[in-house]
Amino acid sequence: MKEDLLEIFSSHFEQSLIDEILQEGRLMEVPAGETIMDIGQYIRSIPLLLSGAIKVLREDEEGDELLLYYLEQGETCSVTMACCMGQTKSEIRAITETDTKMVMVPVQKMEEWMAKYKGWRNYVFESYQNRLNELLQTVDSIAFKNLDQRLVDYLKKKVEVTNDDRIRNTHQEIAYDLHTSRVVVSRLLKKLEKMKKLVLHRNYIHVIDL
Amino acid sequence: MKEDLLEIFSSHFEQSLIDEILQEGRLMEVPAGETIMDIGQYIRSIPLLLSGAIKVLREDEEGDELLLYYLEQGETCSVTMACCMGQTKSEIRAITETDTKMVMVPVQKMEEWMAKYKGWRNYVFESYQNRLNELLQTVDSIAFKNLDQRLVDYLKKKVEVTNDDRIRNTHQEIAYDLHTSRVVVSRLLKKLEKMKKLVLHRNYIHVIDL
DNA sequence: AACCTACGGTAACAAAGGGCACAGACCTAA
DNA sequence: TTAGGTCTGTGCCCTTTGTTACCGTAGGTT
Repeated sequence: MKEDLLEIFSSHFEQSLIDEILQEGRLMEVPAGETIMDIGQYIRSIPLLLSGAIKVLREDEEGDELLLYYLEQGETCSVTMACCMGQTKSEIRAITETDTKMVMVPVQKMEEWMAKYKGWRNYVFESYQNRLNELLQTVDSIAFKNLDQRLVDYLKKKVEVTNDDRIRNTHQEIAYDLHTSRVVVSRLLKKLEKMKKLVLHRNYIHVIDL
Repeated sequence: MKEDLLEIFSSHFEQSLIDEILQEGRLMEVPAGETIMDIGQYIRSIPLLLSGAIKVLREDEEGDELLLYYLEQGETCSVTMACCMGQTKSEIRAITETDTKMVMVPVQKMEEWMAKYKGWRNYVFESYQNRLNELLQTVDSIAFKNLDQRLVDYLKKKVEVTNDDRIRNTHQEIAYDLHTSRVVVSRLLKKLEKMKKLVLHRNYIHVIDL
């Protein structure tokens, strides 16, 4: 944990801040596919991602889902922070996309550090900024693009995040993330296969060149 | 300006902070319909909204628009802040929806106050939080709702923001905000009129009960 | 009055995407 | 090996939304 923290954050955080994180933070290692945060849940600590990737998604009353964005190394979830600070319930669900290592920091500490450390303040701001921009991208994507493009973007991002050109998902799972139906995903994937951009297999997709 | 500031912010801001705002801020009064911030523009100061409403929208490369949310009294634009802090170009366009009074605060001051005033820090955080939540609402709306519902929501919000049950917009303007076509808006509005939820006129819509 | 333009109504058609149904392939466990 | 479940492919049809085209009308201008 110490090495990870140092490697990722030492350029942004004061040494004493890193010491505090080491002291106050709780290391968590979570395998892929676990829900680490759910809608309606109260949150008492926020995660700093040391390795792996977390997928953040939104769900409406009927249970329809939509992938919002991924969190990667060195990032944290601003929506979660917003919930913490506002003492409100989580608005989102977070699921580990890969095996993940993170430090959980209690909310009180994070408020304390806001006043105390410039590095922390900047980090928190940058996070908000990044999240806002990611959300804007998401809005663009669903507002301005058609499903073909969204699917391609999705697959690209997935390859990048998992660092694996074999996407180990069923069509149904992809459909959930994009908020569409399995049939539609199968159809579009077949089209992409015909265009030689990927090869379809049972339970995984081999991405060639998107 | 002083009275407005006191009335809106005195419960959240330290007195000395209000004094600084009075000293450093520049009062702006803008009539409805003006673009006060555009995509690609660099931003050197951020607005604190004293009265009126500002509509914030997104545009893609082809010029397609989409309304993101409104800013109202006491609010500020976090996306703008994000741009300021990150020294990047604006990602959004902001247009006054009604006649508007605001105080423009230079970016350097706002950074300075972050360290100095707890009230300011909290305010900035709450703003980010509110903006994130508004954006999530927007995502919900375009991802999970059909146009009928989105149009109704849009009209409701418009009535609320302008405080006027006569919506003075052409169908084309509404179409831009919702990122659809004029014909479609006319169709749906006619449907709502048949359901006695509103009455259509040339250049304005009289909302009865949505 | 004659004209022009902006706005709104409507029909007809097109395209995107979703839903249903069913078949075949694969996988596992009994 | 057989049975049952899961995953994918595909045809058909429906709904929603977008597009094109055309018309009537209100309002302003000359």
